Amino acid sequence: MDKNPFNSSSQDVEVRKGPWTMEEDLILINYIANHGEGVWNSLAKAAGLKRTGKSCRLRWLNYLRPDVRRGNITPEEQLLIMELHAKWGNRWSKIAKHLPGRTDNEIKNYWRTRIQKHIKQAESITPGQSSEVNDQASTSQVSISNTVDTMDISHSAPTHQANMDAYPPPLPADQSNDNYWSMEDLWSMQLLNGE
DNA sequence: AATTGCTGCAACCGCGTGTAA
DNA sequence: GTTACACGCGGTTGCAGCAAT
Repeated sequence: MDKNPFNSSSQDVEVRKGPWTMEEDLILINYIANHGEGVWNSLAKAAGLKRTGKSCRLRWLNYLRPDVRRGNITPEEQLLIMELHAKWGNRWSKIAKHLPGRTDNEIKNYWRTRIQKHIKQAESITPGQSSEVNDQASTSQVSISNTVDTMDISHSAPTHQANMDAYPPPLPADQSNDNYWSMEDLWSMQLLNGE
């Protein structure tokens, strides 16, 4: 019952997995700049990438797209995420649509690593406010106001950082990860390559 | 200075849905 | 009406970097 065409259709072509290389990124950016996005598995083949279409799509949407904003979720964005999560639950893509430049993957990661932690902490301080940490919207709704209070994000005064490691100090884009290069770099390289 | 544990993030996987043949 | 393909979503995992000991 594997409906995944990426596995079956490609005939013994080795498929690369794991972190993307700079060359692969450039190929993908260049190809999409010239041909547009979509039909990802044929795109992957046509571009000469040994990646699944799925992988290409993910890389493009979550990292390479020129309008992707990276790092530093603002307190406003955080509040919005919490409100929307309370409304819709784990509908990350839906939530992401209300946060321009943010990807569902980023929001999902952010929620799981930061906000959920604080909900747990808040609950351990005030047990019984909500029965358990639950991804479902219903539960979140119960605890959201309490959590927002605890996290002190409703007032975006600088003091909030003191009790909120969910809002880490900003890292310059080009130093947040040595494995990566700034999108400006990539796009300028693409321009050089392109025409 | 070395080791261990923790955190955050990129990427993969499986599944559901939409659509064209 | 059925089947196969393509896409998108949400959950999970692996690993690099950082902090604590």
